[in-house]
Amino acid sequence: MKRHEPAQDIETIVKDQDLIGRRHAQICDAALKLFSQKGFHRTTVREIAEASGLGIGTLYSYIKTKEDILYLVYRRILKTFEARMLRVTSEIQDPRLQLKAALEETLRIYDECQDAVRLLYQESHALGRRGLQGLFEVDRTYVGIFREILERGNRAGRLAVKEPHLLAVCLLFLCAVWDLKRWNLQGYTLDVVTDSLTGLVLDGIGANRSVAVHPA
Amino acid sequence: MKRHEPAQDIETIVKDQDLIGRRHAQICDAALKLFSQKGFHRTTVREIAEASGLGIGTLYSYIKTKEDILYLVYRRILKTFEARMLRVTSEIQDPRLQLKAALEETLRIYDECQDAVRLLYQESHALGRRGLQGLFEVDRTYVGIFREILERGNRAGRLAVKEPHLLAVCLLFLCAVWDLKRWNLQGYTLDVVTDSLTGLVLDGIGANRSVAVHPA
DNA sequence: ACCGCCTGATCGAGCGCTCGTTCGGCCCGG
DNA sequence: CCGGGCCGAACGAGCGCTCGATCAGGCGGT
Repeated sequence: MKRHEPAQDIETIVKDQDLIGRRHAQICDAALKLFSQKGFHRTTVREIAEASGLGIGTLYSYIKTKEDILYLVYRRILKTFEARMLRVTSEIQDPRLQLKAALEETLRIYDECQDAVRLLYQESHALGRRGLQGLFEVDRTYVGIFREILERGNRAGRLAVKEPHLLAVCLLFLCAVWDLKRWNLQGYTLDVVTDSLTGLVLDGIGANRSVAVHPA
Repeated sequence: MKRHEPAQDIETIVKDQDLIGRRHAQICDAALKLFSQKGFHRTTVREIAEASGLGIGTLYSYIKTKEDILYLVYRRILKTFEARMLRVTSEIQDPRLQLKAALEETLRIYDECQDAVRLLYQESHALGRRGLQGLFEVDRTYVGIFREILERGNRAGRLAVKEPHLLAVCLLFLCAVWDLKRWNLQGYTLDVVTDSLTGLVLDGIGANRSVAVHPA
């Protein structure tokens, strides 16, 4: 009945909360590496235990099932992403520029953490209902960052977005193209993709337009 | 050394080509249903055999490994999608409208075949290198449909797309948001999403613009 | 200071089972 | 009776997870 974390936590045998935190971090680091390389199903619990420097039994003192490990990894990834986004967007005022910066940072994150993003999309169905709901909560606050940018832009009259939440989801998703369709994008650099996407989002597929629209 | 199919085919024990075709169709239908419900890993070969009305041994006369089944399913899905896209876009002239129609039809397909699309994105890593390359080929021609629309629009001066291939990949990918982020889009209807996406693509996040841009 | 005790973290051999794949026999048309 | 298609019992590798043994250190009584 402890209430440090809002999200539902994982049942453990070990009781020392601080120790749990450190061990979970160990496990996450090892598991992320392995999952990225071989996927969730092909990675055995034995391998995770070995890679994180724990015995199998010990590992199972900090989780209940293999699925728990995936959940831990996911939560860690999303928290990290969220933190980076907040850091970047908080320094900008102009909504259009803020949106641009958010897109650029998201793409930069997704470029650095391709494996994590691919994992997020490919293995999420391995989570049970409980795990998915936990993820959903974290994802909502993440999407919220984008939605707020759009809404602020609306209020300031600098944007005209009818469905801010829907569009926030779409934009965030669109950035993942760089990770999930990489095989189809060989030859393109991150810069080119970033330019194309921000251009698309801000101005659409431009043509039949005599005057430039962007303020910068 | 048969040459009916450009893509690499699957080794079989049975020799009658016509029979192989029919059985493969049976297997695909059954497997797609099961994979959609439970995912690739949780579906057993036994279940597929039963659902397709074949014995296990018989099933293995038409494939070499379980992975082959996934490959068969994927090829079937993509071929179907491709056919529907060609049928719709071939009747329209104006590039902007053609692009709009292509987006709408893609979203409609993705709405009807959510399970298939999710499968396509979530389980593709279960394929080996060989299978992925086969898929890649099919996907290229699929993306090609979109790219050609964009390129034709460029030539006609109705669009100004710097990177047609890149953008084609992005647009196609964007449509998948409706399937892959459904949990985040509860409450939205297909129509609303379609409007928002076509709006985004054609005009960007509109604001600071006095006149309407669309011709229709 | 020493000892005995107890709690709680650690460990990995092994259990029980699932699942992909094989193989030897069966059926039936020609 | 021969061969091509069909069948499913049997195999065995590999997996997640358990559980009894082990160890380290804190604590209290003498």
